[in-house]
Amino acid sequence: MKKLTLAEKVYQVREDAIVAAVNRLLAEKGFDLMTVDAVAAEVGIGKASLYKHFSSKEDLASAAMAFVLQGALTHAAELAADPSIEDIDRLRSLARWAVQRQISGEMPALPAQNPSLREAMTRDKVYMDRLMQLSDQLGQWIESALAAGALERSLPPEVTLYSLFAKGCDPVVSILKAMGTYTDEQIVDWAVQTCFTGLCGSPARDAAPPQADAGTRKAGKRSP
Amino acid sequence: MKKLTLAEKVYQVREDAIVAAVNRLLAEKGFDLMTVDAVAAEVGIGKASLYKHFSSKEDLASAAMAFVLQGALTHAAELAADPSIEDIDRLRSLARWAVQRQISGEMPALPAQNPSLREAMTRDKVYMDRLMQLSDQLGQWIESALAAGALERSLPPEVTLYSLFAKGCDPVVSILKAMGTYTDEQIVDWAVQTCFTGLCGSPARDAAPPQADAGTRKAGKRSP
DNA sequence: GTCTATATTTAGATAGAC
DNA sequence: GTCTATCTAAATATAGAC
Repeated sequence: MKKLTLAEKVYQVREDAIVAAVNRLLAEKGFDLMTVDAVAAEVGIGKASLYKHFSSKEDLASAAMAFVLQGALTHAAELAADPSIEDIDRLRSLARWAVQRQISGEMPALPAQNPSLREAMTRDKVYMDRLMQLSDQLGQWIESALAAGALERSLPPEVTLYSLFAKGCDPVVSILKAMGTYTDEQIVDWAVQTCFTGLCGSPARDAAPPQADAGTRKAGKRSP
Repeated sequence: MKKLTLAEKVYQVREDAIVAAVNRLLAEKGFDLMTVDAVAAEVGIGKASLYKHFSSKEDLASAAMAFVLQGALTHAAELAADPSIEDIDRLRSLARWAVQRQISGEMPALPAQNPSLREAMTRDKVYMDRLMQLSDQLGQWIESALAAGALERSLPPEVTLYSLFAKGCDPVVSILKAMGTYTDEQIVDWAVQTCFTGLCGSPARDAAPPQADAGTRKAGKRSP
C-alpha cells in the first residue's frame, strides 16, 4: 500500500462518495434513467467535477459494479475462512448477500443489452479482475458441491454460476418489496429458497408446518 | 365481431405489422435503446404515421405486451381444454412457453423502474384485462397444485405467480444463448428445471445418468 | 479541481402539404 | 393517413474563469 498525500486522500474520499451515490441511484432508477446531473446533485458537486473523476456515464456504472464486486469478494473471503461451512452453504450465503443488497437498494441495475455499457465494463480492468476472481471462487465451490451431491448433476457449472449472479437482479424481489406485504427478511428467504430448491420445493421433506407464514407478514398490512 | 371495411382492414394490418416490429425491437434492444425511428424504419412507414396509430413510445410498448399476453392466454386456453394434464404441468408448460418466446427473440424487455412506462401500461385497458385474466388462470392452477402437494407449501401463491411471470425475462437465458455453447432447446429445459426444482434438484431422485449432457451441446462448439 | 455557462447530439413528438 | 421537414426537450459532455 502506498502512502497518500492529504490531497490524494481528499480526492479518494470524494471519489468514494461518487461511487456510493451512483450505486444508490443505479439501484433506484437503473442506468438509462439515472442522469449524471442527478449524481452530481446527490454528491453535492458540479457536474464538470464529476468528469474529472470519471470520463463517462458508463465509467461511473462500471466503478459502481466494481465496488459491489469488492463487497462480494470480501464476503466470499469470510466464508472461505470458516472451514466449518459446507460449500453449498457458502453459495447460499453469497446468494443471500446479493439479494439483501438488492432489497436494501444498494445493487446497481444495469441493462444487459446496452453495447456501449458492455464495452466500458469489459475495458475496466478493476471490474473484470474482480469479476473473474469471484467467478473462480464460486466455480470452485460449485464443483465441490457437485461432487458432494449437493447440487443437481444435470446442470453444467456455468448454468449454476450464472443463476447465482442473476439473483442480484431478481425482479420478483423488487415486486414483493414494492407490494409492502412482507418483511424484507421474509422476501430474502423466499428468493434464496426458490433459487436452490425451486417452486416445487424438496419432495423428500415431509409436510410443512400448518402455519408456515406465522409472523412473516408486516404488521398493519395483513390481508383480510 | 363487427364487419370491417377495406380501409379498416388495411389499417388493422398495418397496426399488426407495427406491433410485430415493436415486439422484435423491444426484445433485441429493450425499451430505452429502441427508438421510434427504428420502429418506423422496420415497418417501412414514416414516423409521423406511427403516431397516428399510437400516441407515444410507451403506448407502443404497452401494445406489444398486450399482444404477447394474448398469445399466453391462447396457450393457457389450450392447456385448460386438455383435462388429461395436471395443473402443475400446465404451469410448467406456460413457463416453458415464456422462455421459448424469450429465447426466440419475441419477448419484449421492459424496464420495471420506468414510471411513465408503468403509468401507460396501467392505463391500457386491453393490457390490464389480459394481465388479470392470465393471473386469475394461473392463480387457480397454483392453488390446485398446492392442494395436490405439487408446489412448495411455504411459498405464498403470489410468490409463485410472480416467479413464473419473471421467467419471461430470465437473464440466465440470454447469457446462455449469447454464449452459443448450447442448443436453444437445452437452455429452455434448464430454465424451466431451475425454476421448478432449483439448483439443488430433487433430492428424492436417484443419481443422474452418467453422461447427462450427451447431445445437448451445439455441434462444432464443444469445449476441449 | 471545482464551479457556471454552454455546446452538441439524440430522440420523442408535431406541422403542414398531399 | 402518409409523408418530409422541423420543433423541442433532455442529457451527455466540455470550455473557460477562478
